[in-house]
Amino acid sequence: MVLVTCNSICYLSVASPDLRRWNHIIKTQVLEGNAGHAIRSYINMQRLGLFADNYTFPVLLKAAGNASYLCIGLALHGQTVKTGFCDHLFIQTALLKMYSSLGLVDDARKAFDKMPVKDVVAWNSMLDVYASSGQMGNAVEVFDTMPSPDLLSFNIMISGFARTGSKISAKRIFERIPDKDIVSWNSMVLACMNSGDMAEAHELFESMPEKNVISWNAMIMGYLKNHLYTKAIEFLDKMKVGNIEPDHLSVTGGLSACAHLGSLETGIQMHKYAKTLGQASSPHVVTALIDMYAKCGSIHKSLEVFYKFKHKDIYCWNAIISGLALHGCGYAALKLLNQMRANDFGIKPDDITLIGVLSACSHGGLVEQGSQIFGSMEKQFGITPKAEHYGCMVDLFSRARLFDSALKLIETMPFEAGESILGALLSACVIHQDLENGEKAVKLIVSSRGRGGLSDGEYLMFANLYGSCGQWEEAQRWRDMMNESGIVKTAGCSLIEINGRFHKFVAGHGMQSLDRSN
DNA sequence: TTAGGGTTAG
Repeated sequence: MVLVTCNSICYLSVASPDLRRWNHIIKTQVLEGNAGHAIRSYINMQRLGLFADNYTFPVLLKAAGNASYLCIGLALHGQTVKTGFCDHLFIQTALLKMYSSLGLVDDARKAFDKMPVKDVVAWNSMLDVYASSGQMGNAVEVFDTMPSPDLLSFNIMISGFARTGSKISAKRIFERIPDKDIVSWNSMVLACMNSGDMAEAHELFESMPEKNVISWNAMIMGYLKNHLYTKAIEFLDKMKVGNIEPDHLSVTGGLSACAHLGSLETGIQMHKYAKTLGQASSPHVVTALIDMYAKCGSIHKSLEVFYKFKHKDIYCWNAIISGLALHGCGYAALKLLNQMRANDFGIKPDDITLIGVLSACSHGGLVEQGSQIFGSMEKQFGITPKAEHYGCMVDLFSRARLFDSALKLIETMPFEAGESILGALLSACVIHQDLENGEKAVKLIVSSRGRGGLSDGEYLMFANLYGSCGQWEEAQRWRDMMNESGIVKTAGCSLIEINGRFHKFVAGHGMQSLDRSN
C-alpha cells in the first residue's frame, strides 16, 4: 500500500481494504483540527470501496460537530442507521455530542433518550450538554436520575452552576463530593466569583489542598469581573512571588486591569513582564496590549504593537479599530477596515468590527461615511445591524446635531429604544444645550418606560439638560423627583495615576490619594 | 471525558 499526501489530504493509491489505516488517518486529521480534511478523506475512502465501521463513525461525527457541518452530520446519522451502527453505544454517544456541538440541544436529548443502554459516559455527556448551555434545570433532572454519578458528573454540575453564577447550588453539589479534585475546587472558586462573593472565593482559594495556574487565573479574572482591578494586579504579583508561573491568560488579565485603571505606567511594566515570560506574542496578550495602550491614552504604542504582530486575527483588528475610535481617529479606522478586508489579510469584519468603525465615524464627525457603512452592512458585510449599531448611529447623528435623523432612526428601528440609545440622544442635547430636541428625547424616554421605570442616570440627565439651558427650577424639579422616588445616585468617580500613585476624584468630594486600592 | 475573559457604543 502506498500513501500519497496532497494538501494534507491522504489518498490510498492502491485500493486496499486497510480500514484501520484509514481510521487512523481520519482520527489524526480531526485531532489536528482539520475537520474538512477528515471528511474529504472519508469521501476518498468510500471511493475506494471502503465503508465506515464503529471506529470511523465516532470520529466523523466529532468532525462534523467541531466544524458545524450540519448537512454532513445529518447524512452521517443517516448512514449509521442504514448500516446498523446506530445500535453501537459509542456511536450513540458521538451522535449526542455532535448534535450538542451543532447547538441542537433537543436533538441531542432525542439521541440520548433513544439509547437502550446508557453508560456513565453517555450520562455525563448529556449532563454536559445541559450544563454548558446554561440549562441547569434540565441538568439537575438528568443528574438526579442517573444511577451512579462519578466525580466528573459532580464537576460538570459545579461548572454549570458556576457559569450561571448560582453559588448556593454549586456549593450544595461541591459539599457532596467525597474526594474533590482540583477541578472541583477551581469550579467552586469560579462559582463564588461569578456570583460576586469575592470573600468566599478568597477563603476557598486559601483552603485549597493544591493550586494550579487555573486557580490563580480564576481569582484574577473574578476580580476583573467584579471591577476590582487593583486586586487582580495584586494577585498577579503574588503569583510572581510564589512558585506559579503566570500563563498567557494571567498576563491578559493583568493587562485588562491596567486598561480599566487607565494606568499606563503599570501597563508598560506588565508589557515588559510579558516579554520576560515569553508571552508577549501570544494572540491573547497582543490583543490585550493593543487595548491597554489605547485605553491608557497611547494610541501610538497601540499601533506599534499592532503593526509588529505578524499573525493578526479578527480580535487584533477589532481591538485596534476600537482603539482608534476611542481616540477619534475616524479616517484611520476606515483605512484599517479596508486593509483588513484586502487580499493581504482577507479577514472578514464581524459585528464588533462595525461597532468600532461606526463609533470611530461618530467620534470623528464622519456622518456621511458612517451612514454609508451602516446602510450597507447587510449587503457589503453580511451583518444584520444590532441594537448596538443603531446606538452608534443615534450617537453619530446626535453629536452632529442631526436630531431629526436620530429621531427618525429611533422610530424606524426594529428594537425598543433602550436606555443607552436614548441616553446618547439626550447627552448630545445636554452638550449642545438643545432644549427643544432634549425635551423630545425626555418625552420619548418617559413614554417608553413610564415615570416609575426611569433610572437614576436618566433623572440626573434630565436635570442636567434643564440646568445646562438655564432652567434651574425645572432642573430642581427632576432632582426632587429623583429624591422622592428613593433613588440615591452613586457618586461618579474617576481614577488617575500620577507618579505611580492613584488618585480618586469623587463627584462633590475632590481628590483622595490611594495606595493601589479601589 | 469535566475548570479559564483577547476585541463591543454611552
